[in-house]
Amino acid sequence: MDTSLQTRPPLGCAAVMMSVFRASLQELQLPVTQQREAIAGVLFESTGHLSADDIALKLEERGEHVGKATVYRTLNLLVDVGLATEHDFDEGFKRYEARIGASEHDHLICTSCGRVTEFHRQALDDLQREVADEWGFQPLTRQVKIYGLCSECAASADEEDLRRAV
Amino acid sequence: MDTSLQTRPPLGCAAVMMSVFRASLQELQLPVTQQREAIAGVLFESTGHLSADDIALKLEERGEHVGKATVYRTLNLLVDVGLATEHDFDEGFKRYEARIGASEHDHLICTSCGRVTEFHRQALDDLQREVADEWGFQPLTRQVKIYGLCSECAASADEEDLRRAV
DNA sequence: CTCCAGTTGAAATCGATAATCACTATTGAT
DNA sequence: ATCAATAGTGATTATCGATTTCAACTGGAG
Repeated sequence: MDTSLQTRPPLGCAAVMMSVFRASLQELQLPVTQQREAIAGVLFESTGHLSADDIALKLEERGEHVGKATVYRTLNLLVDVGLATEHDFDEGFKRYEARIGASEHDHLICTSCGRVTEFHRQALDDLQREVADEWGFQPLTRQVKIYGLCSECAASADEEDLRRAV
Repeated sequence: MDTSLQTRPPLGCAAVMMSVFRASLQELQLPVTQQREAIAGVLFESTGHLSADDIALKLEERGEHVGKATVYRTLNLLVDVGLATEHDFDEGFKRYEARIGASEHDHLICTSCGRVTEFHRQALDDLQREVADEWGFQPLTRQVKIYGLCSECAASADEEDLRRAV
């Protein structure tokens, strides 16, 4: 029997979020179905930015088939209850990410290779607050995306310039 | 004859942008077609955020029919040469806006009524520079969107809360 | 256990945007 | 001004992510 309560975190983050999700559903008087749990599970156990397809695929891999429509419906639900964040990195489809607490982070997006880098700046949070106050605006979420060339792509672009300039 | 060069700006902003557009096309060895001029004209003479449909409609209104495909193609072209900015306010379609110089501005988006308010903060420009430098990232554009309730919608939401709390 | 409101999923649909392709317009040279 | 080469145009079709439909199914309260 494992009694090492000290050395192991009491509950995985995913498990905590899952119970919050179940509570949210109950509060809204919505059934806790196995599909909803499966989809939320995949999202909560992943760290990256997943598309609806990614999630459907991961479910398929672990042998739990869930219809696309349900994936989309549940993702919208998760966003609505505040447990997931929706991202649009200009790929033509949305990506989703578990939203842990209120920790907002923002993104650098490489327009050449598509790489997405996350960053966080307290100053941005403060600025958001400041701007919102000025307009009497009540902020819920934000999306800060800086498009450009990542260090690698910028480097190879420079190389090409050199080659061209010969 | 109008010789009041002092009291009237020499060229409207739209006209200036149009000549820049023509120059850009020539530089790229692309024909300056009347459709491209018409589309750019509509965009440059408008202040708001226009969808492809808005533009097609405005062209229709002024009697110049242009095919949808051409509208989309030309908008992409305008974005590519840096004379237009693309926006996605989560409506399921893109909006476009003339890009005057390098003046970036950002947006507050009401999730209730959809109203879009523009704002500008020097501090944001500085922050962008700072974050980009830290990651060796070469920024091209950015999009800062703060979602929430505008003052009006926040007010009516408060009212409802009051009514409910009776 | 039973019922029923709410959910599910396959398929149909939708809506924005991109690709096709026959025809037309622009451009630079003559 | 005319011409050929080149690229653009637009009606239509295709694409693709996302939503809706609807008959069958299921969670959970009683």
